[in-house]
Amino acid sequence: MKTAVQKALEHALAALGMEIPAHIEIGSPKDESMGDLATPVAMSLAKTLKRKPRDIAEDIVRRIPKDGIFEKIEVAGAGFINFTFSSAFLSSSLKTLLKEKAGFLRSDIGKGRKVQIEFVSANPTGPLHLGHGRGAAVGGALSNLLSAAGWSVEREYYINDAGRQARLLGESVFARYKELLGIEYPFPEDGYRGQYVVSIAEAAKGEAGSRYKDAGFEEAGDFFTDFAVGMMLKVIKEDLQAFGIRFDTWRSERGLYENGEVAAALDYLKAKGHLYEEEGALWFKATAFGDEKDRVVRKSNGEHTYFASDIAYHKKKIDSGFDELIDIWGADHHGYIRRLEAVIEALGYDRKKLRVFLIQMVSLMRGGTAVQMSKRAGEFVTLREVMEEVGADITKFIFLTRRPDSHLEFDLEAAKAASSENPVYYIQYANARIHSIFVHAREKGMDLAHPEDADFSILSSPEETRLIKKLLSYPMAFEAAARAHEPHRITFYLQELATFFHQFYNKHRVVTDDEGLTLARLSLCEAVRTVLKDGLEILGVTAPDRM
RNA sequence: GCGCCUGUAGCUCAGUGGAUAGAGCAUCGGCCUCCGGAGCCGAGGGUCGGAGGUUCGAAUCCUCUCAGGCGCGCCA
Repeated sequence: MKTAVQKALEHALAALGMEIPAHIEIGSPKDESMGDLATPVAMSLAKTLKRKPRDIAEDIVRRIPKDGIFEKIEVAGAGFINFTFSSAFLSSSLKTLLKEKAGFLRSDIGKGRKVQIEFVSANPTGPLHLGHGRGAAVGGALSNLLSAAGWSVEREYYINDAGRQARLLGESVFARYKELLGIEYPFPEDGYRGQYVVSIAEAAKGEAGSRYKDAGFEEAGDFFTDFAVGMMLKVIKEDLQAFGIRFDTWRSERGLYENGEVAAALDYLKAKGHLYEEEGALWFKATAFGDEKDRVVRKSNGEHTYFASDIAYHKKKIDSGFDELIDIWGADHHGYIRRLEAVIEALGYDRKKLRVFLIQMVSLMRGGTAVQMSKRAGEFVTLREVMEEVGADITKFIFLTRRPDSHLEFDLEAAKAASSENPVYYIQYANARIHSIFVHAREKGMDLAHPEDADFSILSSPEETRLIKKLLSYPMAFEAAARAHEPHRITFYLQELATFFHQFYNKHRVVTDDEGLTLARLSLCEAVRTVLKDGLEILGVTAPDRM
């Protein structure tokens, strides 16, 4: 649709001898009675041409070729040009949609560019909580969206299995293990206190028996840390699978140390003169690249900071040939962006290669009151619990109907209680309804072998025309969402499409004695189903035939 | 104190610098002889936090300001 208008405008502008702007604004008019698509291009040209916008618009309209695509082209308001498509154009476009499916719906704007999207990456020191779920839903949908739009996408989970936090989990488990054996052992001060730590300890006891009964943590640390991290990782993977999110690669932080990549990256920076030693620690000159202060990469006790492995990690990503890197982080990490950009520049790369998307906090409510969570006491509501209580589809959809950078209030009661009027059901219901229409049609002996052969010109009611136009605008919505890297736009499109479908359904019977009309309407339903499924698939939400 | 995010209908939230700012929920009133009523139709509800500015045009961009959240460690 948009392409047709774009071409017409370019043709007219060229005929007028005007320069064609790099970007021609094309959008929906204020009111659908005004037309299907509109452009304010005459208004933006008015200034440079020093002419009245309406006059320019009239000139443009006069030069648009009359080839049957448009039923009406009008100049309106201060100088808008409104286009209304002809029914012949709508019919033939709908046929193309039905015949080509994804080929019509999606466009290759990514052009095979390699992008890596790193998301969730929660420390394997506890189960995933709801905030991780938001990151998972957004990261998963963004991956699907870019992949559908022609990017070559790799989904990566970075495992922080090195460093103090992993050891701390190991020691927490060790303490619980001793407790199970009836031995006094001081629980680490900042240790992990959740019930899951006890479960891991029980499993560790099952494996090691009383082998570490008399051992200290120096001796038993490796076993307990490895065991605990391994088990946590398994739980995290199961949770993500249940949530319907998959990853292509799982990158271990510890692996970066073992392969010498951290040392190599630091040596590289040192050779470039971006590191210096002070008070026994090794510092990165972040201030030379726009950060507020210099950052420690190796502490005076010889341990590396998390930042050190992150340097190696991002160097590795860029070196493996990605055109674009996307990191999806919790908003509480925003202070970290500057130093990472600084180091990317220090390594000699373009800092624009990295885009960090921040996912804002999720506050969990139950019936209007905040659910208290204390990480310290190990009390927090996990993603698994929420999934079991309200379901994976609803949970994902709630995350995907908001911009990721807005704070989110997740009310468990509202998510459940409103379930029958939940937007995700509204969309899924449209799909299920279409399924049962087809079941009914088949019982009546009608089947739809070639939907693209139907005669759509007989579908001329306002409800049908609106529905067809909405279907044909999917590529526009899809492309805009992909360009902006904003999967949540798809959810709003799908809600509107479902609305138009329900309106159509309530007004018109699909299966009737009129065979031609039945075939045309069945074909229209088939097109709606195709688009609904495509959109839901991108969101990672299921499209059941029955609910 | 400095930095990032947010502020739009009673509530939860949409809104590529464009025409009279939208949706769902909630409230009120209608619609099932017939393909799924998890649906449809209608009504009410707004100083887009506030003040300036930029321009043909601002919820959107800039400055200031108020409010909430988060972050400013040789933590991750």
